[in-house]
Amino acid sequence: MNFQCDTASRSPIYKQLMDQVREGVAQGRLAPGERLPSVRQLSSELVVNPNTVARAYTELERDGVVVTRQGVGAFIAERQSGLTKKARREKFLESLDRTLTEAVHLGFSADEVLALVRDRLTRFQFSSEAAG
Amino acid sequence: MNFQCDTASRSPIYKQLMDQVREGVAQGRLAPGERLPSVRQLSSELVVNPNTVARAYTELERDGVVVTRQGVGAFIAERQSGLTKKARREKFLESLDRTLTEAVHLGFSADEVLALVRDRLTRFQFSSEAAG
Amino acid sequence: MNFQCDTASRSPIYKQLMDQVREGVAQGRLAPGERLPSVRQLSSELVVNPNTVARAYTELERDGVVVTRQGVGAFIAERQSGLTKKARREKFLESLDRTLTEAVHLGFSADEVLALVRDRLTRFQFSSEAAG
Amino acid sequence: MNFQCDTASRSPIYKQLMDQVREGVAQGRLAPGERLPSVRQLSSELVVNPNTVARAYTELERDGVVVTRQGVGAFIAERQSGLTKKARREKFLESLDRTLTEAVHLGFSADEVLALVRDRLTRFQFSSEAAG
DNA sequence: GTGGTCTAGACCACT
DNA sequence: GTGGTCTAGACCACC
Repeated sequence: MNFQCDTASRSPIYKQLMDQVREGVAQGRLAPGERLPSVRQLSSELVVNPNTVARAYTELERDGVVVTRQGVGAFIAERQSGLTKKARREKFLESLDRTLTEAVHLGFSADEVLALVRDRLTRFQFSSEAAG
Repeated sequence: MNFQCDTASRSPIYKQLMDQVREGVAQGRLAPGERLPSVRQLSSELVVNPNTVARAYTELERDGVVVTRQGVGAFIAERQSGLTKKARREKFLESLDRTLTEAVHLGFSADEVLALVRDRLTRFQFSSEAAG
Repeated sequence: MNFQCDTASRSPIYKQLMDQVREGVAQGRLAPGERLPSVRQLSSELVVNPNTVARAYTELERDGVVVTRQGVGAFIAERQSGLTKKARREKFLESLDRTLTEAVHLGFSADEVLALVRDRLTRFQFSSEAAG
Repeated sequence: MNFQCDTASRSPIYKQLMDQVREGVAQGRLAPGERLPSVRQLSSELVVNPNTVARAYTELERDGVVVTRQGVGAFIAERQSGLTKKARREKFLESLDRTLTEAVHLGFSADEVLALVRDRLTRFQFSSEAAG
């Protein structure tokens, strides 16, 4: 997978990287067990400090998205959320409401939103069983 | 409308206020032309620095959500997005993809997401004509 | 509360600080809403880098133990664990088994262990209702 | 006894092995005098570097849990702690406090903790005479 | 070679 | 004043 970062963005670089990994996983472009580029390699490629890349990997590991093996490298984890149904639902609705608010302000109609959601859904690797 | 702010949130207070105004507009709880509370009043009500409220209003005006009339007060603007079709679509998809990414990581199925979107859509005041 | 750190320990400094905060909370020596020393103050007091203290606070916030308010300071959070019963139980048993293993190797009898647990329990602020 | 290691764990492999030996001894699954698998055999079985297994054995010997006889193999040592009463007590309480701190943060009540300790105690082979 | 930690010091965002 | 981010560069632990 190809990583990139925009130093002009107000979103911190380590977060940009985290978001790219998360999205890659959600869309199936990064598979569980797959190896991420090494900290040193990616940092020199993106011309950012190694600490910045390391921070992204560390926080992704805390979130359960990545697993690092000392002296070996960083890998995409097999995923399992330890959150309760309620916490999961709340987190998702908060994000969804933010997106719907934006949709209204951008002037979309409800039908357009629904069509775009349906279309976009197909790009993501959803689990087949319900969770909460 | 009732404003509130959570000093424990990692989101800065001025942004929380902006989000509430935006969501209020999107859900029809704040109508175009409606007057917002004065900076002084709201700041004393929420026990925050007046500068913080002023900043929220200023940035909302910059975004075209609010218009302030000198010496009179701040009002909800008529809805109008100066963006092109393509820019609107891109902005929305970026937000949508973020939400779908989160949904996958939280373990939701595609059907669940679609059901929640349908349910949630009814709370927002979408325009009836297509835009993007 | 008094913080300290041992640079000779193999446990990293930021983790030592995290452990002290956690224990302080668990024993009621740090109450929800209480303010922690500022990053700069504590770092100069302990003669460590400000980044090190900041990291401890940041990770405690991710764990829900601390809440930081931009430009104001860091505070002890009101606690609420989002974990499932099963995850909570597993986490606790892993820690407990480690402790019991150590007890055996140190030559304690089962009765001694039980007596020490009973005695020590009184120093901690347990919740009154069962959870997991 | 069956050894295993989890390359996804953040605990280094050599430590995982040490912990398994210690827990095996504490639970009576490994008896004093019992022979451990050879470095070569175990490393090929677990598909890890022989140095990693060797390091686990070396450190266990340093801790008095294992004795290696040159050219013969590694064996579980007779139990004996060279520590004073006070040092033993301190070491145990440090571990216990860590576990109780975690219990509080996980939301357990004191009664639940006591019940789990009682239940779990039965799995370990405690010495019958008091020591600390 | 890999990632993990720490220091020193700079600049920015928030209140 | 507060915390948040980033860089530069060092040293350590693990495999």
